[in-house]
Amino acid sequence: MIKERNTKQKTVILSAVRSAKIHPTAEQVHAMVLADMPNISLGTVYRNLNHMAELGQIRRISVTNSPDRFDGDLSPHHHICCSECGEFNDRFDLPYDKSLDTLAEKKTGYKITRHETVFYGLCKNCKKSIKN
Amino acid sequence: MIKERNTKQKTVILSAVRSAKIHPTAEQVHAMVLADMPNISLGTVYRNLNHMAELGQIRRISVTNSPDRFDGDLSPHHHICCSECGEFNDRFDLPYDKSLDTLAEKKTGYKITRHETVFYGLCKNCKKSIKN
DNA sequence: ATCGGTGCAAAGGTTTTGCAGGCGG
DNA sequence: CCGCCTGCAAAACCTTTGCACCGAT
Repeated sequence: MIKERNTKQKTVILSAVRSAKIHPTAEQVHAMVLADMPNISLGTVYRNLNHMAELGQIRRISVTNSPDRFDGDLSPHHHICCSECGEFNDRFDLPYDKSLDTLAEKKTGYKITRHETVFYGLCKNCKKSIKN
Repeated sequence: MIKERNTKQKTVILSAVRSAKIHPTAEQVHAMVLADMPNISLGTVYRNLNHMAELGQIRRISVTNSPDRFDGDLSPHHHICCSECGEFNDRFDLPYDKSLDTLAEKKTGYKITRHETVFYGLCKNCKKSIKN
């Protein structure tokens, strides 16, 4: 059994992800915590973000054509991504259908823990400016 | 307006993705088409896969801790991924709820084209072998 | 004192890109 | 022939990792 240590780095990284209104990339988290700890390294940020994601304290999200993003909001919710400018957020409210997990479990034999839905489309701005 | 050319490379790449039972990575697609075209380069495979994904002829899927995968099946369907071994497939049948797109459109002001759902969990094998 | 965590920098894996030549229309 | 496409290789990009030191317990 590994005993885990509390370090200032872990504290500031976790609170940065939790307080972020955007879904920050590792690099963005690094920029945020540099204010509190000018010497913290990007490698440490990655190591801790990965660790926290494994412990289930935060969530890691993969998006095409973008570095991975991290989300401190653990409640089940959906995400939306603009195919044009890459804007990525969860500022909308749609039901999370937990029964889908049970259903998928029966169909596949997997032990399902969760599902993630990402909507793709054009955000308001890009919708306007494209018009082709 | 750019005029597009038909090349043997495009033909074999597209048919490789469409016929693949797995969701191949670019490298796997490359391996498949090498049988038909021993000199085709990985760069060309990437260029064409990207191009076809933009044209909507195939789909590109990002998964954490794995190279991107490509799917020649354009019908709306879900995917499932084993958090342990990375096995990735769509061999199960769940309803695709198109009304969610309309709903999300109203809530966000986006012009939504589609949504993608990925289930995460443990596949049959990993479920057995982990048992902790 | 122990041993997990950190900073640094190098390496790793994936994907993109510049260039010169090739080939489809 | 024009100019898009290709092969090749280098570069870019994101992320992980080895190592020696640091610091929490």
